[in-house]
Amino acid sequence: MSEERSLNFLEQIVEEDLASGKTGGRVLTRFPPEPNGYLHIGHAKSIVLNFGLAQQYNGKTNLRFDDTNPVTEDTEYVESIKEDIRWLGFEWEKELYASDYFEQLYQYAVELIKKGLAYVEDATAEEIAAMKGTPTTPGTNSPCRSRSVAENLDLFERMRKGEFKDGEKTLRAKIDMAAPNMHMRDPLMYRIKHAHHHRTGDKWCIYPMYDFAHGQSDSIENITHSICTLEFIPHRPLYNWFIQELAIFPSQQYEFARLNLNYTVMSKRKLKQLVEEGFVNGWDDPRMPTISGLRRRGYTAASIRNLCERVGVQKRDNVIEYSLLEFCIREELNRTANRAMAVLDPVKLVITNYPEGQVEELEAENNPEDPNSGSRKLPFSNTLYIEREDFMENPPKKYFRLGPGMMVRLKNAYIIKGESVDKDADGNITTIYATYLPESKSGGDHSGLTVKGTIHWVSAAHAATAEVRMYDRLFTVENPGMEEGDFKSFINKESLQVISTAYVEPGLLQAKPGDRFQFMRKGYFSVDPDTTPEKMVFNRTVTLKDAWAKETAKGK
RNA sequence: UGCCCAAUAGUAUAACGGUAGUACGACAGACUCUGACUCUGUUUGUCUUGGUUCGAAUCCAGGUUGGGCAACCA
Repeated sequence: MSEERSLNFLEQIVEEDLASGKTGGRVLTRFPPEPNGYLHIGHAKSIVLNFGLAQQYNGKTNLRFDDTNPVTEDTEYVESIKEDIRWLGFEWEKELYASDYFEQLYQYAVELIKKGLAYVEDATAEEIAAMKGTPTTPGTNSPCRSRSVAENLDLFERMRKGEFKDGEKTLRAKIDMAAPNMHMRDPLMYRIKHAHHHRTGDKWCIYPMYDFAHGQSDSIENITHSICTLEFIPHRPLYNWFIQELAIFPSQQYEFARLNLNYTVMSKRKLKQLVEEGFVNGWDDPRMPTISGLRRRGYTAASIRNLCERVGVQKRDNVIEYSLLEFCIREELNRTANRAMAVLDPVKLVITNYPEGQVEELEAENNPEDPNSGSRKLPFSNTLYIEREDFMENPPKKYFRLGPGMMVRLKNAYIIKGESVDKDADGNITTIYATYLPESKSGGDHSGLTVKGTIHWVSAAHAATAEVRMYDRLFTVENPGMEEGDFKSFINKESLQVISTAYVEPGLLQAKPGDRFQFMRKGYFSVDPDTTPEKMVFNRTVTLKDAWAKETAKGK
């Protein structure tokens, strides 16, 4: 291991803190999702960062659900989030909930009221907004700002007891209505919501706002480094203000730029729309940028971690190219996925000089990149399926496949020569006839011939059938979230193409959901959980790079 | 119009006052029983104007550009 890698800015901060003894030699981070949706690849970056940073410096990471808004949150999400984190390969120190601290937070609020730093507000949301001013004009003080401590204490207690309706009262911090930072203009600490909470049930009808819950939760847990995304930078002074006025453990907030990926959307709101309006088949649809979607698509946890490490950490906004994600999974699967032959768009090929009824078992390497992967036997006969695009009657220059009089190698088998074709009434080829060279058998070729092309095939009588789902990017534009108009109008209508009957080599029948293969010359595929004993279903994770496709595209 | 954050090849990231490097992508070639993989090569960059300094991507000041902030969301 040559450790010349330079430190990112968070690693530098941690190392400085460790060196100065600021955190007592301790590193404790936290990953704080709100359980109101499924995790996506943007969260993966945060997870890799928080857990990775702690691991690197002998620290720990808490999983804390930021469940301060009962109306949006649900246990379903809690479970999926835990599953996704574990799948990514991380284990948390403690599983905690902001709702665990509701009583403590309430006491903190009482403390601030007693210090004259918080007051109960009577105004409506609209009135509060109006008093808030604008970024360029100062706000105005609320009449409630001068309420006595005793009255505030009484009112706040009655808020808790449920004497008021939703929206009737709020608790605000008394800071500065003229502050240049809008977050410091007497921000809300508590609001009334007579709603059922997924963990505390109906015990509470007042709930703390993010700003009043997050920093204190960090502090209660003695979090040393509270790492969040850039949009929380303006919240930091408030984060620090509460901690300082409460005189509690000084957790420190640091911010990094979230991960963005092109050709997709990352906001929970938009992802939710895609699911709820039926543009995709659920949160784990293989086209979704969710962890569960990528998993189902066939991405490995290692490839996602790898992406997160490759993109680095900085404070500038960024958009990662999808091709980098694809590179990460191809790189891994090239090393680890066994090869298989699958014909996705089949056309029949008959070898006229191969004995009818004869079957040979041919040896095939499982993975040329992995010497330990072994080999398997493939049945070969005179009637095969090959890929329709691998035969052309009038091939262009540099077409290294089959055509009349053209020779090509059948992978792991023989060299064949195209002879003639049958066509249907519409002129479509129904059968290709070819002859083979018996002396060109793979492994013992003494034909003396070399051919430019090698194609894959399956024996018609032995092939298994499978459904293959071909996925492409979900959107047609690089940044659907930023385009004018509804982002859903940029959905790629061809992002899913189902091949109901593909022919695959018979051994694939043993594959189990989650197994991954390289279908030679076609891409990497994984077995979908929809697979049943009657019907196999494969998802295309990613294509192979295809220089020929590029070549033909240039000609057009 | 206030406050805050940022600015290095197409993208992402490094260089921490001393040779602008790496990866992905693109392009060209070699190899190939996968037009894959691998290998080789090419291409493209410090937002701008000043200042400090022997020396600035780096420090300072102004400008420009992009992003964020005015939810009883997180």
